[in-house]
Amino acid sequence: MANVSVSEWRKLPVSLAELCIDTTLRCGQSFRWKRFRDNEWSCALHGRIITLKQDSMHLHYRTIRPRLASPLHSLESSRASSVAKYLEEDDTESLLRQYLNLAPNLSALYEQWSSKDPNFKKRARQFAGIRILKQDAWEALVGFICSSNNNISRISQMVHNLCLHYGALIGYIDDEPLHDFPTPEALTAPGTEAHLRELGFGYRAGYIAKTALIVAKERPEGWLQALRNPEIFDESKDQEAFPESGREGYRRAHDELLQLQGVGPKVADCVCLMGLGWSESVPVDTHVWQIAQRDYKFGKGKHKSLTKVTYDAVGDHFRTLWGREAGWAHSVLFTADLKTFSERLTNNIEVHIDEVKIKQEGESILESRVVTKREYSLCEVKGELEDVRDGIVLETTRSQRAKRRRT
DNA sequence: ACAACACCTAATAA
DNA sequence: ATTATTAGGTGTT
Repeated sequence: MANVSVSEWRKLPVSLAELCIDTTLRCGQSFRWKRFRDNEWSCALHGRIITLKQDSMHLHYRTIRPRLASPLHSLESSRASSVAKYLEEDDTESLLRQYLNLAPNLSALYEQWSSKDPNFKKRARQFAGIRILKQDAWEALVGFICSSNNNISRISQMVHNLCLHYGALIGYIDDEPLHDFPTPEALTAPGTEAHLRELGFGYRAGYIAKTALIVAKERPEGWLQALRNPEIFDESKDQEAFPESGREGYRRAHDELLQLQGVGPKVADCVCLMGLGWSESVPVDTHVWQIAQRDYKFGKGKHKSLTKVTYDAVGDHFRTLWGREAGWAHSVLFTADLKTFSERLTNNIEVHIDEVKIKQEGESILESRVVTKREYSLCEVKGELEDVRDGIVLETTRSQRAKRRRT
């Protein structure tokens, strides 16, 4: 307690349609956010612990960071700390705007994708606020190398172990230590591969150790960062035509990443999308391949199996359909297919209280409500997901007595 | 170009 | 209880 600085809660005006952290932080694009009590999400980022929570209108955040040991005496020290505090607050807000990628208007994008694609529209309501994060490219690279033949839960555990053993300790939440993601250099020591195998990384241990060596020793300084999309988001370019195979910078980044160990087309696309800011990147994993077959008529004729040619064709199709932010739309459909969120597809009940009447009768009041329940679900019918939203509309009228004190 | 197979591990299904 | 399958693929024949 004595050697950390805990900030006040601050807030940003962000609706759930623009960002839903409960979905975005669990949908398999980042592996380090951890939920603590009261639906607070925490992660060590840029030398501090950031905690997020949100309500319908605001994203709330605060930071915990090591207090800098100051050689200054008390007067200057207090002045320095107030300056430091000012900088920290300013810095964290812009860091969050960056990391959470808040510039694009997500509601507007959902509208565009929905108008172009009825299948997207079916999923959109239940999976609002899914935003592509701008993560650190190196962290994304290692995280997605871990993702091959793997599930989100174990990937998260592996990344946690990696941070625990090779990353800097930043601080604690509820006595639980939170570490930053290790640098490439931290993973280049001899014996790293064997150690990672002991830690349960399996065959990915070799991929990570070799990739760390390539990035740290064989590539020039700043090589990975240089593959990032340098453009700032420009809404007016939304509808602008662009190559169906993606922008040149994206193609180049993808090709460069393929040279690394344990990086195939899918992992390269994950890094391009989540770590390098190439929004047109569409990672085609087994889920997306199944979606492409089920809902977009792939799996026949020329594209019978997921070869490299088919892989590119699926990405091109979605880029043509959804446009420049195709990777964002892809992430919504991908998330809708995750087992973790399957309960959202069935038994959803929307409750609207359309009318409330309160009559006074003696010492008690009589309250009557007209409650409309809309039960809607995406039910599996003949192997297809069908929207039966309008199937059931329940109306109930309730009368209840409520005791009331005289005041 | 394409298909088949091995590769680590842990949870779940059969 | 033991075995097969599955989970956000990649590298090698």
